[in-house]
Amino acid sequence: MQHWLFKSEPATFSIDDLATATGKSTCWDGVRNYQVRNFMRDVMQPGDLGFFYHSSCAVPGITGIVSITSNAYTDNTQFDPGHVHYDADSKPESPRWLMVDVKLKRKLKRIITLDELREHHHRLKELLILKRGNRLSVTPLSSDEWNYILGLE
DNA sequence: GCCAACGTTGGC
DNA sequence: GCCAACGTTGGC
Repeated sequence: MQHWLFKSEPATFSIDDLATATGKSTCWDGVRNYQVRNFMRDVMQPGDLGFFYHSSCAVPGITGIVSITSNAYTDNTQFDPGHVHYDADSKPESPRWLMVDVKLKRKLKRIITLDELREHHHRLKELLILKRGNRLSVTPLSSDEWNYILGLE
């Protein structure tokens, strides 16, 4: 089983939006980055777990745990000219962009902030979210990193 | 295939 | 709002 970190801007979609759909899956649409698409297509599997991370906000950090509930499948927003994630170059016969479904497993008891993760740099120095300039909206992390971060809760 | 320009991300 | 970092685009 793989572990992941999903970034989301809470002003657009927050942990509480995810919590509203308790028991139901939410499709993670809008990925328009090839590396992230390939993660979803080639590596991610139903049953994998992910941290839910708030970015571009007052207190960036990890706020919850999600489980992946589907394989990668076509993200139809790419074909919708009125959608912000419309991609005119993607053809229905060979869709360029995929998405997966995720479901909230639980909110963390408290937010594990970006500042706090940085304080544990010695143990988490390979964590992609901490690396300068990292912009991927979904990143993998090791089981060791996962367990260590959960231990901070 | 190179690389400058551009758009986006995200912490601050 | 600023700006550094990075992916993508497009001219050559």
